[in-house]
Amino acid sequence: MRRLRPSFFARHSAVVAPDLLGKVLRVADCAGRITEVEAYGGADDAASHAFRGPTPRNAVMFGPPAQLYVYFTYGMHYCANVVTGPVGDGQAVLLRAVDPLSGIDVMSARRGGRKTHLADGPGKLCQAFGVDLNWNGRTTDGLLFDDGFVVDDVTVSARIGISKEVDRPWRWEVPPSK
DNA sequence: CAATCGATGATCT
DNA sequence: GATCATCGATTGG
Repeated sequence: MRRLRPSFFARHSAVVAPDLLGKVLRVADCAGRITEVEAYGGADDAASHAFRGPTPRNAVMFGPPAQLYVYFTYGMHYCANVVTGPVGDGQAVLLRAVDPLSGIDVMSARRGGRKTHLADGPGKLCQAFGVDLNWNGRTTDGLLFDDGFVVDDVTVSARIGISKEVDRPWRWEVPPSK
């Protein structure tokens, strides 16, 4: 149950992302083991929100690492990222999926009573953990931990749902528990 | 199982 | 006015 320190996030997003697999996201009573992440770069990554420079929405990406970058998309979903790399770069890691560990009843209630597929997608993850725009810019200190889960069978592939840089292999996942 | 498609609104051009 | 770092229902194999 070791808290991830800010220095963990000071590295490049493509290094931090795979290192987050198996780590634990804990928000109040809810916790889950991270199973899928994607890395996003700054000015060198056309698929990143940071590609065209700072705007009101993506401002947090250009701030210090280890902060949450939460945005609203498709008119109905939130997505949660952790800012990484040097200040001003705009790098972040998108938290795409976790395996629920505790607080499952709360997650289920937030997810409309579903008992499966509670957090196996970036929008579902935010809904299950109650993450919305109020979380944008908050620190991740006290939210991310190393609980000693062994990471095995990591799969690397292209990022999902984007139309640029579609071949960049910046998505990492481990099998869900099932 | 995979492919398709509508919902729904902020954001940026 | 177009574009989304998505989800869930539906359709078809």
